[in-house]
Amino acid sequence: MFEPTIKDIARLCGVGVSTVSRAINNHPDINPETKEKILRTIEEYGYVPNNSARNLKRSDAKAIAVLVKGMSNLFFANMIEIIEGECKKKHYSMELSYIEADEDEVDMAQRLVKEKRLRGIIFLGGMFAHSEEKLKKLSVPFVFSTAGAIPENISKSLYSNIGVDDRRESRRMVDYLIGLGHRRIAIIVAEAEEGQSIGRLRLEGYYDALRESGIEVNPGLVCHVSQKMIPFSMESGYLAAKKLLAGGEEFTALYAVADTLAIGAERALYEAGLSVPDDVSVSGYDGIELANYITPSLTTVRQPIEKMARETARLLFDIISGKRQHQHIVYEAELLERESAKAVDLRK
Amino acid sequence: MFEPTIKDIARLCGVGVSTVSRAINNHPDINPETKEKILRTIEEYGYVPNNSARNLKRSDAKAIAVLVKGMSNLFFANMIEIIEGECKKKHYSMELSYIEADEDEVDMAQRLVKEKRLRGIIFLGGMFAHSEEKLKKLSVPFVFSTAGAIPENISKSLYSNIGVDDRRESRRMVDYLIGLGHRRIAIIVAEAEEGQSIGRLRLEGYYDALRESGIEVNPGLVCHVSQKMIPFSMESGYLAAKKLLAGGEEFTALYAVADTLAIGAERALYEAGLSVPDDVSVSGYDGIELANYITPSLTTVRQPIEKMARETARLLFDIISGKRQHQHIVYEAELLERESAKAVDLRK
DNA sequence: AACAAATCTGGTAACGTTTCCGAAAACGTT
DNA sequence: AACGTTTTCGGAAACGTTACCAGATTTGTT
Repeated sequence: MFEPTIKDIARLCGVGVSTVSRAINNHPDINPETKEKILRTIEEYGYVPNNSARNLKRSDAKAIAVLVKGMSNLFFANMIEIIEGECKKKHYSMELSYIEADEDEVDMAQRLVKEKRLRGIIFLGGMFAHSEEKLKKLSVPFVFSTAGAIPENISKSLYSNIGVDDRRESRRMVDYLIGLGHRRIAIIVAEAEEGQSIGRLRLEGYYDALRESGIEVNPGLVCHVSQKMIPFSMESGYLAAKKLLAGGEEFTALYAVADTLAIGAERALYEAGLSVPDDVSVSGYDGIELANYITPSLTTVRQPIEKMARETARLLFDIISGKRQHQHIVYEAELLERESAKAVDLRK
Repeated sequence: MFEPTIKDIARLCGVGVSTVSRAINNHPDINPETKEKILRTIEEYGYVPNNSARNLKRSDAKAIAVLVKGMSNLFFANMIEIIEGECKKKHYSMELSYIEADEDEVDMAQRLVKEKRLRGIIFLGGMFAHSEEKLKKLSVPFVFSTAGAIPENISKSLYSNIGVDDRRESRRMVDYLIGLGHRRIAIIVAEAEEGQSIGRLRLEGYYDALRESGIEVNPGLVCHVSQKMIPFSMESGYLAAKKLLAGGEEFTALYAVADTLAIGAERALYEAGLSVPDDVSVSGYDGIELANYITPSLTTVRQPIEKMARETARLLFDIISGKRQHQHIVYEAELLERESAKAVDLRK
């Protein structure tokens, strides 16, 4: 199928190609009348500039990549949609790629940048174990969001990071549970094999809270999701809770480091004949919309997901355009007290 | 930052650029030794071919677009991830775009195709009201998935469509409810303003079932989600159920045309002091993973989402490569009998 | 040994843009 | 009226790749 090119438009209008180019790109050096005529012709013939040619000539593309580590969940899906919206506003296109567990996200980013001449990268999900050397090789700015802690020995000026303080917020939740009188608090956690993954940080927060309150950690109450499972899925939470229950350790509260895990765990509790919150208080983390609709509604920590996503995109664009430098933004999360957790029943 | 080009590699290896090109593209006319040397050099210098230049020369890109109508929900998010995986296998890149309610998806597709020289389009979500004329203008193959009914006057050979028979499957669910003894069955439905949207089809299935069973439709039991709301959100379901409850019509079963709507509705029921399934049976549609984890687990109709997504991508690739023609595939859905619906209590 | 055929290679013209450079035309200024 | 300035424009060279063509080399056949 034939597609008109800039030359066709030039010929049709009786002008040179450079003039048409000026019309398209809003260059100042052009007579408004000529411009208008050209634009009309373009409209009429349905001409659309060839992106590849533009990118080739400009030697970079108006595009960024969003690299997602970990399976799709509602949390990421929401972020992606918001980021896509911001891209559209800036007339950028967005390359989306889900990174498998065994793939190296930085290598992947590198390849994409070279191949597509992208202008920036957004990493969603747990990124943490990369050398400074490697990060430096990425020749475009990149922004982490909802990532685990990045090693201290990597210079802060090399990257941006946007999220909440997972350790602190996690601790806040456990403090809340303790405040409710709970002492035997189980935790369901999904961690990466190494590094300060997001799950690991939340677990640290749990330890912090217990330590400060002088409660000894009972290893039988710390339940790790199997490495083979999808970390933050409902199924993982379900299976983990089953395992916990089978372990026989008693607990009055169960904290899962993600809402989806908590929902899965509640199912296991239900099947075991335990009632939430009467027999066990349950709390989650993330604050997905769903947490407010299930019954009992889920006590959780809400991350300001929309704000985070929007700022992630905006910051990246600002860095690309030189308006801002790399930043490390920590948002406050919000503890949502709902029905699934209540004060411990002293008669027990 | 300097990036090596094919010329650099050629110079480094002491060969011509066309030879390097042959090495990269697995052309047969090349000495295996030369090829190996070139590939080594490429590896060593981290050369990656410039995609824009390739696309420009080839006059099309190894890329498709996925256009999503309607806000992100888990259903689409899952599909997108699967489609992305298929693209990766074929070394295609995927352009993702969420279409706003007031945007024309076909126009958008057209622009993208011209601009990026894409080879195909996948439409996710409710597409239905387009003229044949307009669809013809899309010069690349396109596949609809989880779409509403496309008008009969559009030639079937112009597009592919993959999904389930929403009307039939919806009817199946209502038949099931009737079989359980329910006669006063309320429905929560979200429809587009016009055309045979997916919500509309499911509503028709509801009418079909009632008609066949000789149950008169009670308009007071048909509750439409407000046009201003996100069609298939939990909030919409919640609000719709509130409205229904306020209407005062009695019902023993409530069928929501999406699981998310059902979950929202259950919350409203709970707040009204009604218990599921003892006071009201509830059922949904879609079969998202979540439906199995909430309590009571949700009776629903499961669409074979993974199969649908995978086939959508594969079919598109096959059409692009000429291996297959446009097809219209209808999968069977599966009725999942779970806890949220039970036989009507005859004592009432 | 001579020739044909098969294999391999390098040069070069595109692909459709943008951008630089210089020219032409229109305008002010004296 | 002659000059400098500003505005507007067209030509042409890139950007990095692929594909064609023609040549060079090797292999096979008689």
